[in-house]
This record gives sequence, structure tokens and C-alpha cells, in this order.
Amino acid sequence: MHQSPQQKKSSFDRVTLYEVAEAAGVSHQTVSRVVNASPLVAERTRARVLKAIARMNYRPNSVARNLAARRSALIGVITFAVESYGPSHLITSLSEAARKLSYHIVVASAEYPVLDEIRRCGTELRGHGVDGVIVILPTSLRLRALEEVFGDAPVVVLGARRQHRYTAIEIDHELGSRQATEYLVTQGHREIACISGPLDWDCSSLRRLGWRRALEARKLPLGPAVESEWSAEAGYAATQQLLDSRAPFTALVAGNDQIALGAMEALWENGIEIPSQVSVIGFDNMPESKFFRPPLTTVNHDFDLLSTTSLHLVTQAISDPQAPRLHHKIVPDLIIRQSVGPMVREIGRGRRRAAARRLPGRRGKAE
Amino acid sequence: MHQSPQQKKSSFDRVTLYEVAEAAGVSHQTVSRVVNASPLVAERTRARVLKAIARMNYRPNSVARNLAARRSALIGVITFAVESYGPSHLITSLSEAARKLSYHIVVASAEYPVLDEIRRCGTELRGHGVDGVIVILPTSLRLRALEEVFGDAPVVVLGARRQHRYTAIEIDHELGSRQATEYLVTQGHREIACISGPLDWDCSSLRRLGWRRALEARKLPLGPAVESEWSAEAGYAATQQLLDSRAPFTALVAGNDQIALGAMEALWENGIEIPSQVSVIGFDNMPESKFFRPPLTTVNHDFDLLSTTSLHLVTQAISDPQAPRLHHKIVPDLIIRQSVGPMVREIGRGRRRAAARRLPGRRGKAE
DNA sequence: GGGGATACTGTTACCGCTAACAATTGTTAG
DNA sequence: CTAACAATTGTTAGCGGTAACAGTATCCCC
Repeated sequence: MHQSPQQKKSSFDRVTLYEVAEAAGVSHQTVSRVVNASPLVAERTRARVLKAIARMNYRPNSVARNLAARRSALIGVITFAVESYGPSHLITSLSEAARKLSYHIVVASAEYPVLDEIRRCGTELRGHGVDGVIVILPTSLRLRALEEVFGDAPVVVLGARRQHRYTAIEIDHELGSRQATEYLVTQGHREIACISGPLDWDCSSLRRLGWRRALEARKLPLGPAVESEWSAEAGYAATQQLLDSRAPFTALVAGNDQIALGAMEALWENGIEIPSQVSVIGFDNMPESKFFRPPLTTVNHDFDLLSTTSLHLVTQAISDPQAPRLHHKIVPDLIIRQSVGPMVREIGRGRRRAAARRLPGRRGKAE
Repeated sequence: MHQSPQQKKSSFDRVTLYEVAEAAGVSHQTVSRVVNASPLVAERTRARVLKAIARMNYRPNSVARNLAARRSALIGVITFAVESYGPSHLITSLSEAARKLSYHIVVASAEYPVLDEIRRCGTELRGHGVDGVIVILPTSLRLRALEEVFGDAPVVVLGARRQHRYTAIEIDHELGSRQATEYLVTQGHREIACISGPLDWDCSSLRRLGWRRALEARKLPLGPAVESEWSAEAGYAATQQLLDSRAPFTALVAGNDQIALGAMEALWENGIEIPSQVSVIGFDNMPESKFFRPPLTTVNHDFDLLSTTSLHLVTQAISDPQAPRLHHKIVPDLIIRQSVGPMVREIGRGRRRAAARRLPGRRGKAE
């Protein structure tokens, strides 16, 4: 047995239903019933067919099946900036969740969420006959593009800011950011800077909003704020820019963990200690951030919950297109580690200690 | 214009070739020709058909097309441990490369490269009618499973240790590791530890081999070696274990950057400074490692080259199944950063300085 | 003006499967 | 014994395309 794999047929010149049917001495439909576990087959027949299937190493051709049954067992995922931790982790998580529901994932991705790209992704996925689509949508601006491409198809939008025609799941970024900022405030910080991710991403602008609201609620002045790309590299540059601006701050809310990592490096290089001089908080809780120096305090998102939920919702929308389109919200939580410390000195930054006082860096009133 | 998207047909109840044909007053085949850019259509007819296509928002159903044409424009990717940086980055990179060749990627993944899982992945992909498969194979042990599942299909194996029936691309992990180790030696290190990834992964065992060979070539004793999972978490634990064993070392080759990150944290926590007391080298050059403290010296792999090459090879194998199956090797390079320093003290570790001398930690002879 | 390219366009048969319905056999009740 | 009904199994017609082949004009040339 298992003598020469060479003479075994390539799995790509497939055995068909008909050949199996002939071998088993039944009609092709009976084979189809066996394959699809229909109860309408006599036990003896089923056994005979199964034996033939095994012997001939038959595998159903899902392309043909999809065509006939008008389903593909494929779920499309549209995503952007796959390089950053959030999206890429989400994809693997979705892929895993899909497997459990015996679906597969086809990814269409683009660098930036611009209209044309969304259209392209949608068309591509449509072309593959996906049964439903999950859109990881970083911005609410492109909903029209979605509707144009997907119409009434089963679509779940992940990260959409507010309710609209598709089922949506949203992480409450603003809340997460507010919690993070408030935590800094309870640690005594009064000058809290913010390095956002790209502000045309909803999560970024919401996180910045949370930061602002938290400070306003405490009647604290807004610290300096800059925008950055999602990478550590960009976070480093943004922090440098922040330092160069000489605006004072003793704490920093970064757009994600990667930006936070870059920020910390920039701080260290400028002789600023973390957390004794500046505290840092990130977003995403990537597995590595626990091992940063110091371990990063960060806002955790339950990606697995997010992906299982969204998959459940698409499959549900697929099987019942009439189901109401709900809006779900996922609440993040703060993981406290050592990158945040109490504010001990009034102005926490080493080499700029003197300069800071003189700068017109404050806004609002600290009552 | 663009009044109510509601009344627009869902893109999922598709317009067919026949409806377009009728609308344009031609046969379905003519429409097919237009869609496939056949030169055998008169300019006027083509224009008329194109107008109908645009008006009706027709999109070809690729499932039907795939069935008829026996191709799917889908390439399957089998991969393992998607959580670690290498595989996950490779997937996004492949996905991008595929897009440029107007292919799409379907991923089938499993936690560990065991026989059953490989079989399952293969069957799943076959089921989706992929035209070819890229297997990111961390171990050579399962080639039989591949042959059983894929037969003579167009398969490219990425990371296979040596030539076999399929086209293979290999990163020369051993060379990379040797270079890394030799670099440590040139920096004066004599006691070089190794934290491998899981040793049933080829890349791990090859990296350990490279480390060993480099030391043997210099007639240096092998430092302590332990095995670890791919995560920072595991790297941390492994390093702790290494320290507990009290075997002396002044440098450390880690299985990947994440392990290195965990290792560095463990070292710091034990009061060991990097690089002045222990130097650390990682593998993969993930974008973050430049911002570790200290920035990590690491072995870089050109993932983009890897993915474009492998995609080229599959598509080539698809179009010409008779093409010879070659074996390609990709050479990594060492990125030098600050986590490695010259060995300054004979025994470089703080709290164990005295103990180390007395320990029977050496093997081999230092001639 | 007829024969034969040339340039299009249409017809017919699949691809491998599912869905709907028809046919067959066995069982039961009247 | 036979109608009525289950329980199985078979038949036929697509799904939406492509491929191969078969027309039908049109044009050119002798």
C-alpha cells in the first residue's frame, strides 16, 4: 500500500459525482444525497456509496456546488492598513472563527480607505461569489461606496461610527480613550499629550475625542496633540516633533501600541524617563506590549469577541436576509502596567525643564 | 441622480450574461467575448455591449466562469502559527503580490504542522478549487501528506529544507544564524546561548544548527540552549530558565524578534544590562524591533522577495505544469543595531558573576 | 459573377453540482 | 386485493459561464 504516489491521480483532475455514482451503481443524485448527509438514503445504499467515495478518493467540487446552490461558503473581508497590529490580528482571528463555522475567508485589502479602493475590493469579492462580507471600515465617510457595491447583500461593518443600513459592530474607542486619560488624571497628570493615528480613521478621531472629553470633564487644559501614521517609526517622529514644539506634558496617550513604542524610544533618547518623567498609554494590547520597557499600559480590545461576533452576524444575515440590522458596541478595558506612574514633579521632562515654563503651551483654565 | 440606493438591485442578485445579451441585442457569446476582450468583435458591437454592461451594472460571475473554464484565480496558502510575525506578515505580503497578478489568496491555517491538519487544509483548499497552492511548510516531515493531498498539482513549498517533488523556496536560516553567531564572536563573545523556537520547525532547528556550526568552526564551546514557543511570553520564560540554570553566557541568539523581546525583558528584570552584560540577536527584523530597548540586532528576511518569488513560481507552474521544479534559496542579512556590544568583562552577568565560574557549564574544548 | 478568404456572430454542448419533481417499490389499512 | 401512503431512488432542468464549431455577411480577386 501507498506504493507510488506518482500513479495516484492528481487531486486536481477530479473524480466527479457521476463516476462515483456509476461505481456504486446508483444515480448521481443519490451520491449527492450521501455527500450532503441527506436522511433520505437507505443505510445500505449509503454504506455502498461511502465505500465508493473512499475508494475513488472523491472530493466534491465546490465551485460547481457553489454555482448550483448559489452559495460559496466564502466570506469576504475588506480591510485597510494590514500592516498594523489591529487589522492583521483581526484577520487571523476572523479566519479562525470562520473555520469553526465551516466558512472561509477571502481578504481584499488596500492601503487606504479611499472610495476607488473600496469599490475595487467590493467588486473583487463579489467576483469570488462570497456569501457575505465583513468590512473593517476605519471611516464612516465611505458608506455610500459600500451601498453602491453591496446593495442589500449580507454585510457587517466593523468599526462603523453609527447606525446605518448594515449591521455594525463598533468598538467604543472614545470610551477607551476617556478611561485611559482619566486614569492618567487620577495619577496626578495635568498636562497630557496625545499622538493620534491618522485622523481620517474613525478610531483615531474618536480616541482623540475621548482624550479631549476626559480633560474637559476635569476642566483641564488640552495638552499638545499631533497626528501620526500607525507605525513605531511614525510614532517616534511624532514624539520628536512634540518635544521640539516644547509644549509641556507629563503624560502621553498614543494612537496604538506601535506608536507608543516609537514614542517611548524617542523619549528615552531625549533623556526622558518613563514613567517617572513622562507616562505613556497605548491602544490595542498587542502581545508584545507587555514586554516593552517599561511594560506598556494600554487599552485592550477583545479582538476574538469582535471577530466571532461579526462572523455570527454575517452568517445570520446570510441565512436570514430579513433579520433586523443591529448595532453592537464593544467596550474596551484598560490594562494597567508600568508605563504610567504618578506625576511626581511639576514639569516632568529633563532637558526641557526650564524652557517649558516659559512656553505658552497651555490652553483652557485649570480651576 | 443617486436618489435611493434601496431600489437599486442588490449586487448579489446578479445580472447574467444572457440578460445583457438580450438588452444589447446580441448573443450571449458575443457578450462573453466583449467581457474577455476578444479581438473578434466589431467595434460598434463592442461599444453597444459595453454600454449595456455599464447600464445594467453587470459583473461576471466568477464561480460560473471558474466552473466552465476550470480555473478559479484563487491561490491557496497553507500556513501555521499565524500569530507570530513571520507567517502573518508573509500572508499579507502574498496577498498583495497576488493582487498584482490578479489572483486572490485563500488561507487555510492550523496551529501546528501535524499531518491531519495539513490534510484538512489541503482538502479545504482543493474544495475551493484553487489553481495552485503555496505551502508555508515549517517542517520537512510532512511531505508525504502534501503529495497525498496535492499529487501533481501546482504547489510551491516555502521553507522546505531540501529539494523534492515540488518547487521549493528556502530561506537559508542556517546561514543567517551562522552570520549572527559569528558576528557575536567577532565582538569577543565566547559564551553564546541560544533560545530556539520550537525545534520541530525547520527554521528553528536550522537556526540552532547555524549557531552550533559557527561556534564549532571557531572551536568555541556551545553555550546553553533552550527551546521556546514563538512568543515574547515564552521567550521571557525560556530566558528565566536559562538564568536559573546558572550556565554562563554573555550573548544570546533568540529564535525570533518576539522571543528576543521577552528575553531582554527577563534579562533586565534580573539586573542584567543589554548589551553591556549580555548581547542579544533576534530573527525576522519585524518593524518594531528597531524600537526595542535597546534596538535589536536581528537577521532580516526579505519577505516581499519571498512572496513575489513564490507567487511567480506558482503561477508559472499553473500555466506550465511541465516546467521543471527548481529549488530556490534566499539569503538573509544581518541588521546591526545596539543590542549587541563587545564583550567587555570576562563573565558578563551581574548577580551571577561569582557563581558562573564554578558551574560545569562548558562543553567541547576551547583549544 | 463565382470561389474563397476574412471578419464577425450565433448555436450547441458541456463544466459538476443541486433542486424539483417523477417514478418505483414496499407497507398498511380498508 | 387494492388504494393510499411512505420510503427510496431516478430524471430532468438549470446555475452562468466557456469552448468549439457552425453560420452569415462582406470583400477581394481572377
